[in-house]
Amino acid sequence: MKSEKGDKKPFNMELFFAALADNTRLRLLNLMRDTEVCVCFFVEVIGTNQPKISRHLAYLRKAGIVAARRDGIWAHYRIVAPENENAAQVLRDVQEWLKTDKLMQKDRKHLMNVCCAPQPPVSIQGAPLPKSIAI
Amino acid sequence: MKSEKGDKKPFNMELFFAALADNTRLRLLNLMRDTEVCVCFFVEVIGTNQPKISRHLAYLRKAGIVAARRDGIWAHYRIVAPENENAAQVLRDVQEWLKTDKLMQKDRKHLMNVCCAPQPPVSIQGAPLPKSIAI
DNA sequence: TTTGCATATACGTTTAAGCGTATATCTTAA
DNA sequence: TTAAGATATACGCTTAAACGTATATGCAAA
Repeated sequence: MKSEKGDKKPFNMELFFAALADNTRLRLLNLMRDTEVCVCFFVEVIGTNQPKISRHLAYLRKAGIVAARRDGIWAHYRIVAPENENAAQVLRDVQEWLKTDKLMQKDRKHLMNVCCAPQPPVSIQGAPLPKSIAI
Repeated sequence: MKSEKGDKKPFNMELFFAALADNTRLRLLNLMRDTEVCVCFFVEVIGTNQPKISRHLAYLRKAGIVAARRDGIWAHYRIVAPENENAAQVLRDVQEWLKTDKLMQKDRKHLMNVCCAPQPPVSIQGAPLPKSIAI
């Protein structure tokens, strides 16, 4: 018996909001807003060391906000709707909120430059677009 | 010139969410959901020492989530809508969220017992209902 | 004024977050 | 196998959060 009808699992609000209470994690969520993103691009755009990114992503994962997908060498992260509907609603609001932030907009442009970089003739990058979404 | 037309003051998202990432503060917000509440009742319902309550209320105040009103000896706190509309929306969601939590419901019953206590014959308590809202 | 009560802040300690560096794990290619 | 690259975790350190206790502030009645 894993999940009964009305068991309202005690979703951890503290953990959820703590996950949102960090600028790096908000930047990560902003970059994942409408697509999954490879870890290597996070490192590039945020401009910091790789373990820091990995730790923050792990934090978001534990809070039930993102999910990872392995693709060979690479790992792609995406936002998932928390099982708790109230949390899901807040998360939607946050994503709208992030849209209004100048620095967040800049980050997304930066991601576009790095990820979908030099308008490649045959749409192949040195770095991985998720196959399922690749152009 | 305090607040120009499009000055989009950099609302501190980290501080805002950090304010929500603490169970005691969530309990305080829950108790203030639809009315202002005297500090002395918080102390009673949360069941802890007074400085702890006062500190958490100060935290919420600095995050722009609550406001205080002095009434002689007593201080009453209430929720205020943050100037940032996105934050205000999240805060509304949080209040709905809190309604669904069993422990939060229990806290509110506890508050009713303490605050509006023994169905007084002439609606006078030993402790202060805000005059403007008093029954 | 002095006393007493409600609330806020100061202080020192304990606990946890975040960080950078180093290293382990996992996967593909040789 | 071995080697190399991408990602995750371990470790030690620094910084900040939260706490309890003590104390300061502010108001009101005597």
